[in-house]
Amino acid sequence: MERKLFNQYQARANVIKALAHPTRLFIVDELSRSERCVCDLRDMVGADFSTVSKHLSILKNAGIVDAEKRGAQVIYRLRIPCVLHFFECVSQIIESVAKEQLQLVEIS
Amino acid sequence: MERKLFNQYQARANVIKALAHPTRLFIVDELSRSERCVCDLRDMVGADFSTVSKHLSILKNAGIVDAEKRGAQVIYRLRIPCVLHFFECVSQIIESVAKEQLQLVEIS
DNA sequence: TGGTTATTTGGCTAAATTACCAAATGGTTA
DNA sequence: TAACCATTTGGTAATTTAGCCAAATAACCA
Repeated sequence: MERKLFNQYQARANVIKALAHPTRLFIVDELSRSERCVCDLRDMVGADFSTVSKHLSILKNAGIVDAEKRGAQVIYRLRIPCVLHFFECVSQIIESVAKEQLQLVEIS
Repeated sequence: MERKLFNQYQARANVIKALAHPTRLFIVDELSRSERCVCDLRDMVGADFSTVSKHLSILKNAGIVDAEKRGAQVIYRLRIPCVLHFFECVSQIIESVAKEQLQLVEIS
């Protein structure tokens, strides 16, 4: 792999890595419904404030979400909605694996 | 987050995690062009055989690629092509971040 | 059978990730 | 200004991941 080419894959991997965590996927899913303050997300996720805040900053650094300060609160929103297509494909993969394993069980 | 819900996000995260590495993204991209033996991929990636093999098994376990033994070689192929839509969205995010940073520079 | 090639697996270490707590920051309100 | 929210940041321990080497496996050929 050439260096330049590698950097492109590295950049992509960084974005994808930001999505590669169940809590962050939940947050993205939730933000696709409506914008939210950290406190709301913290309640929904049920983890420490600092933990949720760090997850959000990972998503923000990757360019997936945006933050806006409103009074004492910070409101997060999805920046680019195409991320959701992602999930369709991922679900497709998960289902197809499940189907295949079912067939293997039937055969045996 | 409820437990059941969480598991769904966990399952998704596992698939996405499998894609969250530059070498594995390269491999997926390459396999989208044509199926390949491990040896070809090893040459292209330029890493140890064992390293490439492990990356491939991660992709296989996630249900992203399939392997077929042909003689002494093992041929890998993309299992579900929708993964490629992924990249479009990821590129879109990367570009939009770059654009935004450019604007910030112009303003300052 | 013995040798060679292709691939996987196990073991190891270094680096990255995660989650919590505690402390710092910033805005609001009494 | 002091007390109080909401949020971020720094530090730390536990866990996971990545990549290499060496060894094991599997298929092929002489």
